[in-house]
Amino acid sequence: MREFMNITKALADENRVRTLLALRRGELCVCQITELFGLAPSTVSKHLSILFQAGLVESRKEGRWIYYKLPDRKAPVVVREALDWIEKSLADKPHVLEDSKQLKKILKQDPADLCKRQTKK
Amino acid sequence: MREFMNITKALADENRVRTLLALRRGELCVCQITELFGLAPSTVSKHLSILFQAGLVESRKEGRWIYYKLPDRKAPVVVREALDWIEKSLADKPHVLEDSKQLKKILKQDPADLCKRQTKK
DNA sequence: GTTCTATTTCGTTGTTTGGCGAAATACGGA
DNA sequence: TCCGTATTTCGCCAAACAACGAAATAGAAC
Repeated sequence: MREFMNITKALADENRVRTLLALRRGELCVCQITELFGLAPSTVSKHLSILFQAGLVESRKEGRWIYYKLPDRKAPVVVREALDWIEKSLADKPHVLEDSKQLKKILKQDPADLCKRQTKK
Repeated sequence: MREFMNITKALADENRVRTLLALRRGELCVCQITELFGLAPSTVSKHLSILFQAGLVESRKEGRWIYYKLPDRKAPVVVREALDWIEKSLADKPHVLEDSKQLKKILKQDPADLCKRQTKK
């Protein structure tokens, strides 16, 4: 029950749901997600930590960068079904398509530049 | 997106999730749910209103009583899948089994008596 | 109509949550 | 080692939320 409620609480915020959808294409580092939503890096980090606690994302460290991605097939059924439900329910929604479009632009840029700009602000 | 977030926010409270599970067996009136959780009637009413707004329950008025139940097959896919996900993830959890047991006892009592006791307090 | 009574609405209160910026941490490169 | 930088942690504030009790509403029974 606790595990399940961790998931539902994690899904109760729109930015976190959008993050999960953004990760469908593959892993992203914090600054790329930050760029996508226009939030402060610390805020995004907090969101990712909540998703991580719920088991909805995994992370991988590479040098100074930390990459987040959706969990692989070994993830608990409850998590996989939650992600399937999100995908199926939202994949074709305008807001989500807009995010995908925006994400494509972000992926063309050098992550290092994104980060530098974010901390400067 | 809005519709989806209404659902996830509705599911982000444990008492509301327990309510949906309690309704699996069939419809219940407000005072029966109130009895099950030991909350104030006004609190339960608020929870039910949030579930209703999200499309996760339907209601039926019969005299002074209002019965709530899970939506029928005509409900949107997003709602049906949410309910399936809850059922599948939680049906065998101790907390939920305990609720079922408690609910059986409540169903043996006269709803009118339940209600009267609740308002007296 | 008046009186019960089941439920909802309203106003208040304490807690949780999402957001930010500043400081701390962790790591690579000079 | 020291500096720059990607991310997290911390402390704060405002908004959202769950809970309650009191008052309002709606319907039955008299």
